[in-house]
Amino acid sequence: MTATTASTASAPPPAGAAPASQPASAPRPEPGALHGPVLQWFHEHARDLPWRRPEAGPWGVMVSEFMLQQTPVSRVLPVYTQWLKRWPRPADLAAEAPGEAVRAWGRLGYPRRALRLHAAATAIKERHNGDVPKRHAQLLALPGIGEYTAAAVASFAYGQRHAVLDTNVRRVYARLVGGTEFPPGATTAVERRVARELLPDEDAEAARWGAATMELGALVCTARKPDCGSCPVAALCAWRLAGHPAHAGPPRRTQSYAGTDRQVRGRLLAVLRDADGPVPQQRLDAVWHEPVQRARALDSLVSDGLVEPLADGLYRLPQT
DNA sequence: TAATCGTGGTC
DNA sequence: TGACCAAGATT
Repeated sequence: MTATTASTASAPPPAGAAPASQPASAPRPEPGALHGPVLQWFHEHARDLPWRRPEAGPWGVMVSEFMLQQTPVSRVLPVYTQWLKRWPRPADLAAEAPGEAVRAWGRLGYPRRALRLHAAATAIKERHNGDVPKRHAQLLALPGIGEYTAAAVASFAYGQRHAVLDTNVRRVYARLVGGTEFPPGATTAVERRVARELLPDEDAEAARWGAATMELGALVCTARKPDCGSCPVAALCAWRLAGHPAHAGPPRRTQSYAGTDRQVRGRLLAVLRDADGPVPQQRLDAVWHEPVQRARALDSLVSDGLVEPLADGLYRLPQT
């Protein structure tokens, strides 16, 4: 509520300029002191994203959550729009071959998500009368839905009270409450407890809180260049109060890509996506020079159900 | 638990 | 320029 855009908030120092160490126990902000400023900030700065509009419905929310798993909003937007136009209900997607989902997925990456979304739509049609289920446990039982996505759909689509703990929220809490720049590699029990404790009591407000903290992490409390001057809770932030200490502990491992099986898989699948029908092995062989790795990548795609082998050395996207 | 799974933008 | 990062799930 109060405008906390204090000009005293300074940009974090470059990594390496570690300040003096401080006691590990900075006073934890009271939940009530955080809710107002963050929710007000969200009210003023939330992006107008299609899956946040009422007309998106639970299916729209669910599709967006699948696509946004590890993929930036800017790249999801056009695919999301086409997807919902083509398959406005789960049953519409379930009625098509899984390969069509893989094709429409385009270059969003991690194409197994497309397969799982198709499988989830099929399960929704068969087990839930074609409606995206409301209960967290039912959502969690669907293919491709884990702890985060189940909470996100239950919260954003149905207004329920669930702790939504994605990479944005984890980073916000690590800084705001934990006083450290980044959260641990894997989600911990302590993080879940903090998330539960900070969750507002009322359903609707809790749902807005989840979206607001995610948005804060996406727009202000970013990984590379946090804009503390624009943060509604900078005055309460343990990390800022400690002088923006640099990341301690082991370096976060970065994933390689060039030369890996993933790159080969990506190239193979791109050929099949862009082809109308079955493709001869020869065309797949052209995407990678090394035959052993090439064969391994193709085998793994078949094993994943992303590619269907036919007779005579032909391959295609899965029809069944 | 840690490794695996795509792709493209940013600094 | 290449390392880092992006609304995770699965095994």
